Amino acid sequence: MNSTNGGKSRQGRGEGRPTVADVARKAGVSPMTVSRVVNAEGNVLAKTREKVQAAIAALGYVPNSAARTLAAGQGCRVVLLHSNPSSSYLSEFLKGSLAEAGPNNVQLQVEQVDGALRPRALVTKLVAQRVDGVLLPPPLSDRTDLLNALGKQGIESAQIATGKPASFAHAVTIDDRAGARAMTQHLLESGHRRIGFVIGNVNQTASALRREGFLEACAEAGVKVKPGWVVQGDFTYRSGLLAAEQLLRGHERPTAIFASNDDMAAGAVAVAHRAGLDVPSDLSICGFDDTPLATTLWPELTTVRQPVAQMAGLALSLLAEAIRSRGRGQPPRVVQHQLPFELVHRESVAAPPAQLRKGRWSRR
Amino acid sequence: MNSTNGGKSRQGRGEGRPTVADVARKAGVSPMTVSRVVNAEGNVLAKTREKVQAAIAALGYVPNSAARTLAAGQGCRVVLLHSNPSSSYLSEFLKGSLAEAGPNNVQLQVEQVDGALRPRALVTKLVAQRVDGVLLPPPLSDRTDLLNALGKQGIESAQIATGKPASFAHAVTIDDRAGARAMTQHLLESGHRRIGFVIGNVNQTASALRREGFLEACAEAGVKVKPGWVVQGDFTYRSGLLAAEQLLRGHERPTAIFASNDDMAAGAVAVAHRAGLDVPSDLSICGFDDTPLATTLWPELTTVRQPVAQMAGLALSLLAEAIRSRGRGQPPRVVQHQLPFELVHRESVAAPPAQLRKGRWSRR
DNA sequence: AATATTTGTGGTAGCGCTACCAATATTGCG
DNA sequence: CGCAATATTGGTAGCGCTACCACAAATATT
Repeated sequence: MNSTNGGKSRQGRGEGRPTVADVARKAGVSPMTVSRVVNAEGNVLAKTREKVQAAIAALGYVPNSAARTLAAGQGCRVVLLHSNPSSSYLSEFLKGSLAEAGPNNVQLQVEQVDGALRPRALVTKLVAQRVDGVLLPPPLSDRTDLLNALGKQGIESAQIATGKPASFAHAVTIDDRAGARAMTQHLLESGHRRIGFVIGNVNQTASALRREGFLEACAEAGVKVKPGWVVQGDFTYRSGLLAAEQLLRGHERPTAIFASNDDMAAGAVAVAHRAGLDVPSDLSICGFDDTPLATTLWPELTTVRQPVAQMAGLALSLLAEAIRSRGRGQPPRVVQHQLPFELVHRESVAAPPAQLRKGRWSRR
Repeated sequence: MNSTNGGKSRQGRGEGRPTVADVARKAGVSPMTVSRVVNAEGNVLAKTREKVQAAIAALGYVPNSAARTLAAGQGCRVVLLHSNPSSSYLSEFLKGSLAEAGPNNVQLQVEQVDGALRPRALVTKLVAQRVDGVLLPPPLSDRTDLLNALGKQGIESAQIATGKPASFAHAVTIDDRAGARAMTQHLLESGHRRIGFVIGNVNQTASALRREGFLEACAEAGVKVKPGWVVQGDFTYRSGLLAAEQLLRGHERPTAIFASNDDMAAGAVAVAHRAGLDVPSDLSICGFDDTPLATTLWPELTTVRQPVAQMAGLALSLLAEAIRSRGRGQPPRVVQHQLPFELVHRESVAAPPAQLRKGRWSRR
């Protein structure tokens, strides 16, 4: 009668997976020691650790996360608030945060904010649900009213991909300005001198940064940007369509279009094709974000890769840590992190058309 | 000294959220009764229930899911296995399953299968991780080898959107054949008599069903389908591009193209525009699935809506229930569910061009 | 009327794990 | 060499909740 569960086994539950007690018995140590090994705490003799690890492997022990969360009293609830970002962005974001949710003992909840956002009402609801933290992907990451309301109610928040982090919120970003600059330099190096730029949504702070990066790179290279070559979009496919039409209508047509995101770049590609222009031999087009759309399209888009999943995961663990440290009564510590972007060279950018290039090159 | 936690409050955790005990005291009942009310079990007097609910509301009580899972011994682990379905599909799918994960006490884990799928190795890994169930969105839902391996190891699985459910697996589908038929009828009613069809990936069983639905509807209406009007695609944008080019190349051009999914329909739209054809006045195009792409595009796609999130949620709860009932030693019960699709009328379908229509109509 | 059955409720004992402290083994220091 | 400091381990007591059983009250059955 020395069975694990006191000979009862309660009500089945599979065939009773092994518990710390089983591992402890097999390894000849106490349950506490097993716990210490599992949690990689210090102060365990190497030999002991090995014994325990062997027992874990032999039994196929997997910690019960519910019990762990309960005992450690460190469970926390965070909600991912989103207002309809592009679906590809969302799926990456979800993957990234889910991957971190388990290990960090956070219970992740996804909530879509439809229509008009009413920060007060929303925050009241979150408080009632005893939410500890909120993950804010763009465009919500730029809603200072929401952020403020959250802060006032003592809910931790993390802004993702904002251009202007709030002082009291955690933030994970990339350097949008540098990204746009790098892409612009690539275009410049490919020989383009007439580059059209499609600005993103005015309400998203990252848009301004991307535009600045573009303008800076042009200025540094001594390349003039005609006023008509910078047009306003709003991050949607259709706005990219409209913007590209406007860009191609002028008599001094750009040889390249740099759209502030992939959706708009896709719109530009459609316009180019409709106008009988080949991409990239007649017109180079590039985007930003590297969403799956970039590789769906034909030709595949040269773009700036934003590590969305990684950003989401990082934001979640930042949040989890902050919530826990607050629980321990420690002073709040805001972490703002910037991750590296990556220029992804694909098929939509090439040198400008020959006759134009010749014109340029002959000047040398 | 009559504090909740025996005056200790352990280590902070916010400011100690209320527990069943608190609610019980406030309502003047036992903790058990509170539990019964929270879990909506029967056998509680209406008056008692109200008292308890009032106490819950007053205290802002929220059950601790970790404790609940632990005590009920009904936690289960399911992994969502995906091999790169379209990202919009995945995000919907994730949303749907996440929404059900909480209430069903399932710990959801997302895993991407890259490259070649090795069912044996994969299943071995899942067994080692003590995974109870697997959620299989397309195209994995059609991998019978995987399904069989899973079944042999006693892991429950749920196939989503497959055309041919395995006898031992749970399945959530829509009626692909009926969906395709309904869409085709809509095209027919709009006056089209020459309809091109783009088949989906040959490895996905739903593809065949959609094609059958299309052919049936045409046959019923006595409309002939020329061999050249049915072309093979593989559910990708590029294949839609190619298929549409082929369809429009022939001398007897279809007046409408029905693609087996939205991505391919998007490719067809691109080709139409490149060919100077207006959609829908020169050419009607429709898709299937109603992914976000359908509304990103211009014109917005008329398509067949598949309730992806709902399907995913249902599949997850089916899985959870099966896992639990198996834990209780009950005989396995396989549930296969079919959800309704919906025809979504948007902007990409109209009557065929006038001159053709006239030709048709004059024959009467 | 006496017994069986059904309801509604409360008490108790854990679920599997970890925080905390006590108990050792080991080392360093004067 | 004795005592303090340190490293390593074990024991105990819950975390918040629910399964299970026991009981009381209400209803049904013979």
